[in-house]
Amino acid sequence: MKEVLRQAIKTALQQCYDKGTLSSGELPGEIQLEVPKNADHGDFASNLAMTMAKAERKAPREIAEALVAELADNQLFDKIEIAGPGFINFRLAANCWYGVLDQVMSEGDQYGRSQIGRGTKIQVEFVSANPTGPLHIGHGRGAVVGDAVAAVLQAAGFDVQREYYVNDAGNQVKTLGLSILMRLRELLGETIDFPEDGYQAEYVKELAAKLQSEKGDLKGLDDAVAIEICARFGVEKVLDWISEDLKAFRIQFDNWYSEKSLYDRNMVANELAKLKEKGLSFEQDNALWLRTTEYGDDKDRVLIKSDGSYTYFASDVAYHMEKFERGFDRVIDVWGADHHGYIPRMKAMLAGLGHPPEDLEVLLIQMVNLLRDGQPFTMGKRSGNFITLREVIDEVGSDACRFFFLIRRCDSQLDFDLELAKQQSTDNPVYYVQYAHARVCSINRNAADAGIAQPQQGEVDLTRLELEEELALAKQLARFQEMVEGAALHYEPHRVVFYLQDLAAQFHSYYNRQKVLVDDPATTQARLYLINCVRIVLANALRLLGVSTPEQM
RNA sequence: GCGCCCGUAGCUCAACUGGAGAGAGCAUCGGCCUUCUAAGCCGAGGGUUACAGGUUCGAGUCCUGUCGGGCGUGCCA
Repeated sequence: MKEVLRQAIKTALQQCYDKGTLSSGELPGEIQLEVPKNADHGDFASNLAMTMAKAERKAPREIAEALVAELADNQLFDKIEIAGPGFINFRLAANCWYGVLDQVMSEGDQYGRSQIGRGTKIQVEFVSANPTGPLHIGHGRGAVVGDAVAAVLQAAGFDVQREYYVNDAGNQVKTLGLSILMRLRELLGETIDFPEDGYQAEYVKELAAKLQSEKGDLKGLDDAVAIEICARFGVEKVLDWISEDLKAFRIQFDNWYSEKSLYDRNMVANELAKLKEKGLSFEQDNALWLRTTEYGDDKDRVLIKSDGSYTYFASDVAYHMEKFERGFDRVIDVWGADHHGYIPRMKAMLAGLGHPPEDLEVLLIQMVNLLRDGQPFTMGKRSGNFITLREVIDEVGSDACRFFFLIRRCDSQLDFDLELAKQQSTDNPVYYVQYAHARVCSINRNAADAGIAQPQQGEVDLTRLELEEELALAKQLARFQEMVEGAALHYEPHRVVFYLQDLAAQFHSYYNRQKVLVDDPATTQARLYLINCVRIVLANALRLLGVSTPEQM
């Protein structure tokens, strides 16, 4: 719709130049159009005349008048006004909006998709929680945001892969193994000295018991061997839990990428060798460093420690280098905000390899403060005092939980009060939106019971939709695609949530004011057509968020 | 100390690329169910956008500084 309007304005501009009513002869690079907050200002507004004022050496209103003179006869418009300092306000003819309804109806669940992504290969890596314990609430937020970002990108025509990076190498896995082994020995009646930095939570005992029944007592083995067995066993079981939790959250990954496999395939050494070849790393104090200061980092970073072992950063570097070698044009990492200090070194690494900084986008998910009855919960795997994501999903429900995580932009902190979430579950905003969907379905059922056929495209007299609020609904539907594009390009899935709330509010208001199934059959058909377009868009938007679309509530 | 994020109504948050009286929900108060689902609708009150400067036709949005909150600043992962 905007594009059609832009084209009309461009044509009018050219006519102005041809006639000499405007003189600068420059077509502006982009014609800015916005949907005004105030409906009195029309369907679209442009500041064009104001931005052209300098080049034209004329007052904005004068420019606007010249332009409007050329546009006045266009069938597209119902009304064009010049307002304020020089805004041009366009009100489109009702016909334009009826066309939107036909588009929604014929595209159905595809409505809102676009191709602005042009098939760009993009990977979204998210969750990637260490496989040393169950997911907690903070992972849940990252999981939902990552999944929704991937969904809007797909809808906008990007070629998206969802990946989970499994940190199954390194000290934390060894610690898990040791913790399990200690609990196993405890089960066998030995007195143990549980390591201070071990994982103290109950699930470790659970893992130890499970291991005992599946693998035996592990007696007579070297500690190192026993720890390795425990570690592998623990990682495997914990990953099972994690994937079950994610399944309960309706999140599916295209790929689970093992850190250990990087080492097994010698990838870390290989990628580091490439860095050395390019002169990006150097040796000092018996360690190998990456020269990240060259590209904006505060200090250089160690890749190989003086004892010969790799840092976590080393495998991360190798992992990200390999991502681009796999052919992704762009890579998105969803991280907890406490890792923000890593961004400069990662970007520096990529810059050294010749990637522009926007090839890697890091979405920082701010902390979730878990509360119960207003009292903060201290979280920590080692303290053993935490609530798992699974418990929250079971308590609050997947739909409400997902919606709650997406309701605000990810760079601000989120208070999640369990009691509040439960208490408010009946007037949680997610139900408000789902209710709108269910209401349309309910009207459809009533129509069917009354023997009223569903309207068919092309056979409906849409001019029966003459109320301002009916046109307003169609206008809201028309904005859907652009909203999805914005959410994708800015990685802001919360825009979908706000859009849904607006659309649902408009629908509920309409529902309370007007009856759909009225005596006049033509009006009934037109209104059924309209509300089913609303239903389609509600469903498409909810699907992007991974929230269900109930037909009955 | 330095770096990153944040500061908008009593509370929790929106505000597309800098655009026109800064908008929702919750809470408070007042209305609407013999009529398609009241998990809904209609209305009222509530603001110096933390503060001080700057940039310009125009700033919640951009720049500088101050204050406040959070996080980070390992040859940990």
